[in-house]
Amino acid sequence: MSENIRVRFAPSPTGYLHVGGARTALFNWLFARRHGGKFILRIEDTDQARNTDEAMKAIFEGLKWLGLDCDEGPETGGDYGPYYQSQRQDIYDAYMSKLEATGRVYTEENGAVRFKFSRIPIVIPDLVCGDVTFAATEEPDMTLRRPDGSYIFHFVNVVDDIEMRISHVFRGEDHLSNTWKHIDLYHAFGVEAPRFGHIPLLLNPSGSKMSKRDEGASIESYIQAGFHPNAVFNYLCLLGWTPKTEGELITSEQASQIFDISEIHHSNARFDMVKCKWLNQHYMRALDPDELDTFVRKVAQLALPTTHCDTKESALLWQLQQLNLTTVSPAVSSAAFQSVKEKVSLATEFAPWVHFFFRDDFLIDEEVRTKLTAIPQAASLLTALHHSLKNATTWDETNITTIVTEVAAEQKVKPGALMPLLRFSLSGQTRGPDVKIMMNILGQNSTTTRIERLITILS
RNA sequence: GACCCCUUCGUCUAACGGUUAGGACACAUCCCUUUCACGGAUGCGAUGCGAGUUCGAUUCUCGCAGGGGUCGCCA
Repeated sequence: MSENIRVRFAPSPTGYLHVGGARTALFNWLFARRHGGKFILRIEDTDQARNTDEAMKAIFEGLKWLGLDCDEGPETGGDYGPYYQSQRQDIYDAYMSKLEATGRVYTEENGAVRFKFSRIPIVIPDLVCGDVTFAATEEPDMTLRRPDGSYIFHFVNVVDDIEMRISHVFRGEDHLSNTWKHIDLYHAFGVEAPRFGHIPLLLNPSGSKMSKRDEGASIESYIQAGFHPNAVFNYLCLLGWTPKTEGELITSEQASQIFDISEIHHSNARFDMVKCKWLNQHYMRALDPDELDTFVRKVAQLALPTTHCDTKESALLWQLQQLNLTTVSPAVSSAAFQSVKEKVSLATEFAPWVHFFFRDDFLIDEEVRTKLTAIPQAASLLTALHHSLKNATTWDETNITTIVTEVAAEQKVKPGALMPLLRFSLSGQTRGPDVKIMMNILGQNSTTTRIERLITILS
């Protein structure tokens, strides 16, 4: 039985990989993995005018990024290809002939071919919504083929699902109202329809269907914003499904063990970028220093978008690229990222937190100058620190702490009074990593040089 | 307009017909703390409305309202 389970994701390459589409793909993938079935990718590119190579690439890369591997598809091949609808014209022609033989179609004056609806009530047994009944239709007959010989979505979709032996069709609820047309077609072909399951829609924060303009609409935007795929995968699982796990965290392995289509919700869900980012922060923090370094470097290598350079995301990515990580040793960068990883939620947000680790000519914040002038003994304290640190024989976090504590005692101030001064010297900023960690990463030389620099500026 | 789906805190959601209606994100306050965070604690906050069934309704039924979707020679 489970041998025969075959589901498919059938996007059209007319835009980007939409987050709603990705979620549909995700649920199909989970169903296939859960039941040992096949997950098939089919490109619905019958509308020549609207297809783009860019969109095609976004689909392949987006699915791979999310870890939704296809068992059959344009890139993987398979026994039921070709997997581009644009290459299946002969199959459609053959099916059209079958339909002509049944007398269920007729040709209009301009050459378009229409399908005669049976005009009887049709029940959709839906795995998510239950039985949905549509009364005998009064709509005009449906067009199947354009005068130029190309075919319409409803026709090719049904033909391909038959030909590719698709057992279950899980798609957005926006298709529910059209499904009776598909069932009518299956019956006309004398074929049993697959099992359907209509998944609730993904809504934008204002409550309407996610569209291209909405934040987070395309999967590419997550990649460029520095999201970790596991976080996006996890978040998508949570919209429309509640895995019966301890918390809300779930891996693709776990999800594909326990996914149950009958647990899919019936109501639409609004997309919450804040929660998605929270999950991302969680997943980034779970990475060890090497994994984090690898991840951030990978993000830094992404191409800047050529079309939307003015977005907040691309500005952050640009900043990350200005770090010139290729000139930085992984030992330094991994320690730097590690030191602030609980302060950011996206990989692209690291730059302002770590840039001073990689270059000496950072700017001093205005806020820092203001605070420094409010500390009368700043210069003398820094001079004392400089003296002791310069003479340090071992340079590690423990010893650094000891030295700072000693200087504080000598100067009759709390160690806490010295920390901001050191932070200002080393980073030019009022916020940042733990001071002793900063000093340790920078090393003795750079640390003392930077303190000297601030003393000079003060005098 | 016709048809279809849906309706629990701001958002995502949990709750055999019996719970002080639970959790997560967000928000607020406090603790921790050299900063920012992280972490911990507390707080704020919901069953759309109206009938009915029932000893008892978030849960079942109907009506209404609201939201979403579909009615293409787009997919």
